[in-house]
Amino acid sequence: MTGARERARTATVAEIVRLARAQVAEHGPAALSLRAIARDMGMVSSGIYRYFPSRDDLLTVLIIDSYDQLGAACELADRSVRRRGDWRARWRAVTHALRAWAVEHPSDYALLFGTPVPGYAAPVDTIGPASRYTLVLLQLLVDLAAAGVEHTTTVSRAMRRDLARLRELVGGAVDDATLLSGLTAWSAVMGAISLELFGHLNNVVDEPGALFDAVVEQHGSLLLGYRPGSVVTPAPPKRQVAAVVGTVGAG
Amino acid sequence: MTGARERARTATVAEIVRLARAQVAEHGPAALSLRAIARDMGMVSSGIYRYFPSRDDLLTVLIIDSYDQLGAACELADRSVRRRGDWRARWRAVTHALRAWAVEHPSDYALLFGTPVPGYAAPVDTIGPASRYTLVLLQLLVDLAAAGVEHTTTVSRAMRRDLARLRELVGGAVDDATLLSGLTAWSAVMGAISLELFGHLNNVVDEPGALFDAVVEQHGSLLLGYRPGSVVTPAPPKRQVAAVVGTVGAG
DNA sequence: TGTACATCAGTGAACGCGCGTTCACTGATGTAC
DNA sequence: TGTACATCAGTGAACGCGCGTTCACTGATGTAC
Repeated sequence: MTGARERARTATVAEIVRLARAQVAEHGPAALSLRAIARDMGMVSSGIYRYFPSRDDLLTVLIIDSYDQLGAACELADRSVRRRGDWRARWRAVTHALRAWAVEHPSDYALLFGTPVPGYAAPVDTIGPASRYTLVLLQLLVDLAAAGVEHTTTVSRAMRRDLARLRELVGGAVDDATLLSGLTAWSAVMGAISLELFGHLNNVVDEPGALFDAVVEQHGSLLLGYRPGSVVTPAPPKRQVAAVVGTVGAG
Repeated sequence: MTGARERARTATVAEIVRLARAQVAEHGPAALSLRAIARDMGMVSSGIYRYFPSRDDLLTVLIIDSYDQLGAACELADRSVRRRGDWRARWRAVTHALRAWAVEHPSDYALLFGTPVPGYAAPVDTIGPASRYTLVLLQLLVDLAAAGVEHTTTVSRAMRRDLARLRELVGGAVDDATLLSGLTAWSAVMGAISLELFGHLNNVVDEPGALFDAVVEQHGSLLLGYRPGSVVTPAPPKRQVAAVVGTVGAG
């Protein structure tokens, strides 16, 4: 049973986190200041230490919190696709949820995926929440593999061990080529978001959403692979990105 | 003619930049401190102001300098491929130079491609150097298009205007699909590097170089497109990443 | 229901440290005649 | 070649500000009997 004191405490902690988040948004994670938060709360600076033992602990809470938000958004997006076998729809839903969260919370995205805060070492507690959104993507790969979608991506020897570890993580039934396609798709998606949010599309691409769509569609097509026996045509199906490969080394 | 005074000045400026770079490497760009640099140089803090009018100016110099280093590395890598028509070799050379520079100068990479420094607005002087490495990639696209390599990537209406501006930038002779393939390849490459350097492959991928190779090969194949009339086969050529697309929406 | 005690939120002062930037200055190095 | 003057690198003190963290404290809220 929660007494009044306990409820007050929870509310204060939430308020501290809220203000901390606002501060990170305005001045960046490196400038997160306990004193400033105390000031905003009309509290004396040492008062914060009743709730957080140090600045880094607050930072950790922010990081875990953000990863959880992101993870929840991705899980929800995947779950909300009714036709579970519509891989393209699921891939689109998850990646767009990822970008939407990033665009809505740019500073939180920067906290998670930007330059690591100098002098701060993420504790183990962050690993679980950090992997949440990636598990959604991994599960998609597992489901793809289970449905018999094949990938012909060549897997280098150097990657085998890493891919084997990943396979073990998700429980087994997914081949190397599928996993590797997933990793490269992940890189592309994160790259597109980071370029956008960190300002590298300024004066280059006015419609970052459209570029993101292109990346998603392209890798969606790569992820869909082919079903054995199906005909592969070089002509793109309408309204789909078609990536076609064949002749090599036009030297 | 350069007098002794002028030479001394140049040397001092260089030393300041060197120490600033080391400091950014150790404590991150946000923590760049003129006082600390002065201390390192055995100079009183106000002395720095004989050389740089403010902290932000020093930051700007660091950024421009880094972009120039990166640009030079990419240009050199491209130029050093003798067979100019070997697109795959050029693509590999440039992207690997990009990653190599990033891995060798992780903090400089973070300065350019990580979280923007809060409160710092990059002045126009940075635009030129910033575009240097991208021009290498754009030129590759132009050369590809000139050689008749075609891309079938579907281009959404929303991207047309951006792509037209890009085309104008490089002088005209490159189609939308080729440009878009280039942009998505760029996203993927930057994504792979950022994920690696910002710690998101820790405990996931032990061989980030191998993952990077996979990304490069995959997008290399996409960029190579096909020559009209050539046969597109679903079977991967040996030692190449093959990305095959066709059937869609396996619902 | 009332009292005695324990818990805990928040205070206020302090420690020791950092920062960017300004300003009047000294003294050495260069330049013009 | 020598002197007078201008330039400029570097000094030292100061302004006004920030930070994380510790510590002994007050006073209100809860708990046990």
